[in-house]
Amino acid sequence: MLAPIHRTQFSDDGPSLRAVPCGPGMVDVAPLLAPRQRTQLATMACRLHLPARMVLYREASAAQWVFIVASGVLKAFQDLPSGKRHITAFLFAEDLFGLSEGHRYVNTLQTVTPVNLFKIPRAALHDALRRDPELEFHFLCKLTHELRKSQRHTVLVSRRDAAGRVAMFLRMLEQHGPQRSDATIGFPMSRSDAANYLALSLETVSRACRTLERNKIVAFTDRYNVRVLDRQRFEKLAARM
Amino acid sequence: MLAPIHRTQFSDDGPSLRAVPCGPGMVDVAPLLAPRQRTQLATMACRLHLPARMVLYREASAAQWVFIVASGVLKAFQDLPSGKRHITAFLFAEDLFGLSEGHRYVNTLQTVTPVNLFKIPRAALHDALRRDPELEFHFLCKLTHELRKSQRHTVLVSRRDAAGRVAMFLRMLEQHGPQRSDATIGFPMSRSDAANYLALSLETVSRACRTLERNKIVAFTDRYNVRVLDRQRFEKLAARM
DNA sequence: CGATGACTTGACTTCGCTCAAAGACAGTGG
DNA sequence: CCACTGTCTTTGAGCGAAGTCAAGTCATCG
Repeated sequence: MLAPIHRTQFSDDGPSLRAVPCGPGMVDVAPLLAPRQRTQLATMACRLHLPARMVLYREASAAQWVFIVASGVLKAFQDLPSGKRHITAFLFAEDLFGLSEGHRYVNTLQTVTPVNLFKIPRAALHDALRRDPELEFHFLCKLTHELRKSQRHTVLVSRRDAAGRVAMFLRMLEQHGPQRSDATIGFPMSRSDAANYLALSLETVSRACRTLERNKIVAFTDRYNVRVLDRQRFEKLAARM
Repeated sequence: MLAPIHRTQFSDDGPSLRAVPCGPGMVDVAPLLAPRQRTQLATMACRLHLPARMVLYREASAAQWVFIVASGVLKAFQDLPSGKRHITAFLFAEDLFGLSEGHRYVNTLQTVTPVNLFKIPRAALHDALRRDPELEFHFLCKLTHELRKSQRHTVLVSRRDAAGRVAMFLRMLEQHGPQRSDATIGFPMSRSDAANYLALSLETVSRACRTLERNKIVAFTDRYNVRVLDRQRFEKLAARM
């Protein structure tokens, strides 16, 4: 049962990037790359399968590769001097990561679930981009998309109400995670990870989840799966307040 | 006295972009574009001088142009349903803005001080990027840089202590604003604008400024200029906590 | 079956928000 | 030149929500 699902997520056609395309009236995310660009990237890429909880690279280490997610979930984080851990982003299928600053990674990267990745040598990618401006433009679109996501993250963290932050987070998971047939939302990370992303204590995340349940807005079937019960109130709460 | 300063900021050589270059060991920001690329952009660009407090464009309006700041300060913001105003970013010399999603702007843009801008038609820029992958790569670097800045903004807003947020903000102004001969930091925006960027109430921003003064970490010469008195404690407070 | 790690729940503290009022400053017109 | 006015800023008092500390529960795995 797992195998076919696995195959559809880990496409054999090579890496893919997902973002809002840069055309007029485009609103929804879509795969950006043309088949031949995916094939081209595939020739440079090395495939990687990693188990959960594995550190891919650490902050400030030499940045030799750029990665594209085929399937699974990862987290990018920094440990701050105070001991707090700030999670910059969760990464899902068709996301890009490993962009460096001065050829050093800026975050530590760790898998949350088992993942399939494409690993592309930085230098080879640079050459390919220099030769193919259309491909480079797709990367430009992807980066713009990431910038928007980061800005939404800032808005999320700016909210004062914990329940609202969690609702926004659940909606994010709903959009970025794989579609489910049973209309549940996958919540693959720990409460602690969620807390570090939401800039809340894990106790507050836990309380907020219980509050959403008590108000009949969502129901947790188990720790890792949620179902939206009251879509209207859910969207209202998750709307940028 | 103003004229020569004005000239150095509003270079006649055409638009310039400032970011951490994408080379090994590069740490500091620097101008990215080669002279001929600046000249090329200049041929497409239209120069704009605007007074303070002017709205350049509104969220969701048709995105016809991309802009590069020559001098001055602007703010990019969104008004949220709750009535709160979220300032996404302040823009300084050599910054890029106006990147659209589906050919619609995602923020409202307003000048804070008088500004000089380069206005570039979106379509013309797109063509130029398609013809010049090196130029496009500079835009890629700039976008990566903007992504890092946005992520630092998220870290800033995640802090719980108001004084620390304000200290981080002052350090940001010190780095992005023009160098001063007298070692003061320019604070060109209102307390209210700062509050909307920092996700604090303007009262709390005011109190935090007073706290920093009371602790002899900084001194406000007037509302729009600060001097760092105790660099060590300032940096410690501004360090990502 | 016991141990470990993750999550939940409760009591108390802290810090920023809200409401309210007073103070500083620039521009205007007499 | 100065009083007037509106805007921005500072300061104070009280409240509420999230953090912290501390038990207690649950699930998984050896």
